[in-house]
Amino acid sequence: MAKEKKLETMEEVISSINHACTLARNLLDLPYLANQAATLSLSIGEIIKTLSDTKERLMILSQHDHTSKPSFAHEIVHQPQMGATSMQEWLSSSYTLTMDALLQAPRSTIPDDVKTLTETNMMDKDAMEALPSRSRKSRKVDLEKRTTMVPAPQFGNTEIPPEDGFTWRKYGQKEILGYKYPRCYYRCTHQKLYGCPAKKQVQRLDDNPSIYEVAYRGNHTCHMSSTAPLSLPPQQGGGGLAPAAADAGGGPSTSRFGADYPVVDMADAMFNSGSSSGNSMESLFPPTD
DNA sequence: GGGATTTGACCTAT
DNA sequence: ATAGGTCAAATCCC
Repeated sequence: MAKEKKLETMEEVISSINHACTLARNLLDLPYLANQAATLSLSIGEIIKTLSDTKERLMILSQHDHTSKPSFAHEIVHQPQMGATSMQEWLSSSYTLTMDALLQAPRSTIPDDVKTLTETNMMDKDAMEALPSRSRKSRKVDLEKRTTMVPAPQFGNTEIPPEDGFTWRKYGQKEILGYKYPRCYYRCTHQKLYGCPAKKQVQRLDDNPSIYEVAYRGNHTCHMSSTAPLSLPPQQGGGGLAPAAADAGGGPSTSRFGADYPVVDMADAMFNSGSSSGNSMESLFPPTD
């Protein structure tokens, strides 16, 4: 009896995962991701909720069956420093931070422990406009600076910040006074190709190495990652979008999708994949054709 | 061979 | 003078 009930519940779990996958796939059908912020937020919020509910069901299942082999939900519960709530919060925060980076917009929802560390610096526009042109371009006051706190990946290589949807090329690293860890400087990979002015600085916090302070400067004018198939028409106006998987922190890393922990890998792929060889969403949902 | 990373030197703001 | 940001040659890696 209990076994039949469990099978029934597992079917619901699988159904929920399928539902989340369908929702995620639907995101790819949006013609202009950058112009669909509200739709994206709703859809991904539902994806996260669905996966969270699924995870809770699995945890309940695992709690009711201590003698069975550990499920992946069981593994999640036993991730160091990663309880059920914090997992959900981490997924939410990762999504929020990533989408904010994608959409170049101020953040709205950040977990409290991270939010307290968060700040947004905007350069004084009058001062910017008054600046004379300099021979050496893109100095620190040229572009507005948007600072976000990004939690380090909980899976895979935790030495690099999670991907933010763009591809970056490191062009410098410097020891900064008062910081234990060096600051890394990145520019958009497509600066040469498209003249994309986007840059970012990544600073690991001394007191909390699991948090990265990521400062963005400039908007992306590139359209797509060269590593991703071109499927969108050229963006009208500035502030383009490159929704390809990115190597956010420097060195390449490999996707590691497996059958063992599908939800974890999905979350990992959506938020942390450092694969530089394509769209992480496509890794999750290969074209059906 | 080409692209990415490393790292010391250089430039500019304060 | 100093610190932060960028350049560019050297090196690494695929």
